[in-house]
Amino acid sequence: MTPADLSAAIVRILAELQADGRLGEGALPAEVVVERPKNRDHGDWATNVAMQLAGKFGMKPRAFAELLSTELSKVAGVEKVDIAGPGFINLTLSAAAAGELAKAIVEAGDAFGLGTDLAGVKLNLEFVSANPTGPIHMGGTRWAAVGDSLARIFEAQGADVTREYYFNDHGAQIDRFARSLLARAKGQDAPEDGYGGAYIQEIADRVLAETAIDVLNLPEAEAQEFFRSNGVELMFQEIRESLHDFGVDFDVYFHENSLYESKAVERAIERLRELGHIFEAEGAIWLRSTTFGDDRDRVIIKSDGDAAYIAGDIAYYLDKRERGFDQCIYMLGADHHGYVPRMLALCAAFGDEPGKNLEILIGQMVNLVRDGEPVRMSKRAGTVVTMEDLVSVVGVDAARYALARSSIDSQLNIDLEQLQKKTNDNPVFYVQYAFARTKQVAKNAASLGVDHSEFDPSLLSHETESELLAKLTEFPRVIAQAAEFREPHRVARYIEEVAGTYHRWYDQCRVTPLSGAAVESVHRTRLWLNDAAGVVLNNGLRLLGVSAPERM
RNA sequence: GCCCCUAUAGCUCAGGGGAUAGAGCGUCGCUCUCCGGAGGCGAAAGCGCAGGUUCGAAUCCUGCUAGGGGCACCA
Repeated sequence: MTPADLSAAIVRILAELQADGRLGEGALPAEVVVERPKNRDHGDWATNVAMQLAGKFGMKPRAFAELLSTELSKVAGVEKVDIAGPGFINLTLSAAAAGELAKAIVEAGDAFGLGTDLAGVKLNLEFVSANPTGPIHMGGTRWAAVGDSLARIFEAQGADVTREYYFNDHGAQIDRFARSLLARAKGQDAPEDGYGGAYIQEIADRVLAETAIDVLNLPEAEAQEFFRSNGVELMFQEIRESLHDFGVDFDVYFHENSLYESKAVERAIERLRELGHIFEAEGAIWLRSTTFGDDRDRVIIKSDGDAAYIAGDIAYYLDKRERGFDQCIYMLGADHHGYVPRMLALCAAFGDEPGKNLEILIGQMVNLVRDGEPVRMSKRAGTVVTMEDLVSVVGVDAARYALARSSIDSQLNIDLEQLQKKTNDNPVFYVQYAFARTKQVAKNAASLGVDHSEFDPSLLSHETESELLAKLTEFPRVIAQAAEFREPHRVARYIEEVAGTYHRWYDQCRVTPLSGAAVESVHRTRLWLNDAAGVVLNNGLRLLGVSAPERM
């Protein structure tokens, strides 16, 4: 008996009441809210349905609640029904009805928590997409952690997810990158508008070391092109390795340049021209994006004949749609939020539905601080902290967890000193420790002859057992909501609660008998609950891309 | 000037209309005679300001204040 079961039971009862005339005519909801009350005195579960619906049926909330509670008390597994306050209906389940879940979770194992909300949806999730002009910074690192988790959560809801990285290897910033490499290779300072940092020297050296050609004596343009193509490739490899070490592997690394080489840009513009959204003015080619809510029209092909950045976006979006993606989700940093209207406009210009076929998630900046001051610690990148810097200090698990446990709408301040000095303080260890404890308990149980041969859920009657069962029940809903709202941090916060609830239960209820005492049904039954908690912690950590070590 | 995000405990952050606003860390107490004390229990401590909507607002709306990020024929 779960809150979802109770919700369904209430919906069914309402329909029956209406059918036999005890409830007036009116639309009934498809589901009702059944929540864990904050105050345990209010029972195991509570619903506000009476307050929500009474008005629609011309009744007072408490009268509505009376009508409903009479029928609810007849439902198997429901031990007690109370009406409280303005019309809350508080439900108490029998221990047996609540406890069944422990076994169900263990038997479901890795599959516990999975849903079907996104079954059959072909979804493209683009994230990180850092320019290949340097190592991945903290912004990209946050996206790597959040994006990969979100992909896992979508998959847990049945979506067919493609993780995609848009590799901006075309345009002016690449030229600046190439000029910077060339300058450093010649022992000169980086150009005014170029890139600094020790990594430029490293890449330049590697380009020279990996070729037999006397690059530095080539004509300037040829030398720059040589550094461009080889430097970008080296940077690309390095980014891919950093991401892989971070536990993030993309299905598709899409090269912007390929859109130009394949003439996809021209085709996309032609398509928009046919749709009547292109015009020419001042020697440039424009997208009339104001038709679709943008605050100004956008230049696609500049008057000098070069493509503006949005040209690639247009072709890229069309390409994604032609590859069969129903939903294209872009994750961008706050510094790109000005892009949202034009991206949604180009989606609409193709006749698609903005917000559905194309959706943009904006994430706020992340800062590393020490004593309240921004940290600039990277030896390689000079002024910024890279993904590798962070991982080298706190490790992958702590880094991913710290970045994924907060809403992307919040700017994040991560205190490096704290994570550096005492990594035990990181919440990820609290969760991992709880999981390790479930494993240790199971191991001890096995050695003392406590096995899974018995399961009597009515024995799970301790207050902490009720709490733990209720918490574990929520997992499927947490995943569904994390997917719906695109908020992986919900999973992190949830497993922290599970860990706390588990610890409290552990403190009160022994799985193994005291020395000399006999193994009883209650021990065997509790082993199921212990293992159920382990399943949920493990599944939750997996959704975040964080390891679940059996011992720490 | 316009746009986006944020403002909750000493710190980092949850809380998406419900009952007494939570967690981790930090501070101060208590708790190892039995499954890992990296745990548990308790205490002190908080919704930026002003209106509005609602039976009910941290949550929705408006204004203000403060912080961050944006407003190119750059990418």
